Amino acid sequence: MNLKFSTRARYGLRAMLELALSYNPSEPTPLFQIAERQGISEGYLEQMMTVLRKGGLVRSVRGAQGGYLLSRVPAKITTGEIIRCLEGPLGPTGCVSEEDPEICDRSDFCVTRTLWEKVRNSIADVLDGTTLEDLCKDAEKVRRSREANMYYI
Amino acid sequence: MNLKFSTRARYGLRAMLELALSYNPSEPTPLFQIAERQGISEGYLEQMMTVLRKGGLVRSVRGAQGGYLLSRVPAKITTGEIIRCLEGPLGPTGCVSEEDPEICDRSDFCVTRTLWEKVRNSIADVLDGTTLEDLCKDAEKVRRSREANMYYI
DNA sequence: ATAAACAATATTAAATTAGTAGGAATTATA
DNA sequence: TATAATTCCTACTAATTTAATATTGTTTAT
Repeated sequence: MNLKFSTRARYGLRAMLELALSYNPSEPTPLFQIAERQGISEGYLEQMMTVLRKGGLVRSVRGAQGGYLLSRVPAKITTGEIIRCLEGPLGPTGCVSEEDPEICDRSDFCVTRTLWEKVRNSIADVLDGTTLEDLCKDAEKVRRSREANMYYI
Repeated sequence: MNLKFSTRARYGLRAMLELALSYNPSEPTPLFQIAERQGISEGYLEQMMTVLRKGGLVRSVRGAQGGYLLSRVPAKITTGEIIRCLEGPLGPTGCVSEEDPEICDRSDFCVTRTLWEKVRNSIADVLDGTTLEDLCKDAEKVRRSREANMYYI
């Protein structure tokens, strides 16, 4: 635990972004396609999709021509929801977890605790302030700038 | 790796705070005292003190009446330095590490990477913007408010 | 029917974490 | 000089977590 996001969080967010980029509420994206495009093992990614489905962030369609779909439009899904779904409540220490924080006997006078709280809030601000739509727009910008640069390379 | 600080970081910061609270450049604090006051195993805390010493944040005095000392005044030591010393460079993912970030083949167009960068910067802002002196002042405030409340309890 | 796809559960090798143990070296002080 | 207090160093370890893989079952479009 080195203040790092797990691969669950990273892969899961990339999968969600993939679904957002090709968002179409009537056309599910099959797992193998997400896995292939993002270079993630299908079997492993499936575990994350299961968590995201149980968390209500994606819907699944079983059977042939099935796959996964965002359960809401990209503008209504924040990266904070996604990370929390995959990693649990934010909290760089147990004592400042967003959900039932661990009580320790110095909770009420511990000043390092207030520092961790500030860290937690600053992380939450970034993650809750970014939606999948924001990331899609970023991706579009990057795409355009790469296209423009092609003429010079 | 669940975006949590390690005990190294938490214990180490508490030890540094302990040294800051009793800061006196001519009187080292022995390990057993820090460990006792903070409720941390002496043997384990020693590992952290070694790291902090090698990182230049504390000096040690060997032999009887020896112990540890902050190597600078509390106002000149940020929590960011302490955490980096104990946990390595900040970077919630390898690809946005402050020191030689891992290169991945989608580095130049990956938009999740820019999100991780924002997270990293927001954490760094909090940690680099807080010194041990700040924490000492907080501790003093807490102490005073608890003292005041004593009359009512 | 059949193939495409998700669902569920179990297993695992490797790494990391959070320590413990034991002794060697150093130094203030009696 | 002897002793006690203290840091320094190295090695070990049990438990947990991570990042997967494997297998078998279920659903459904065609």
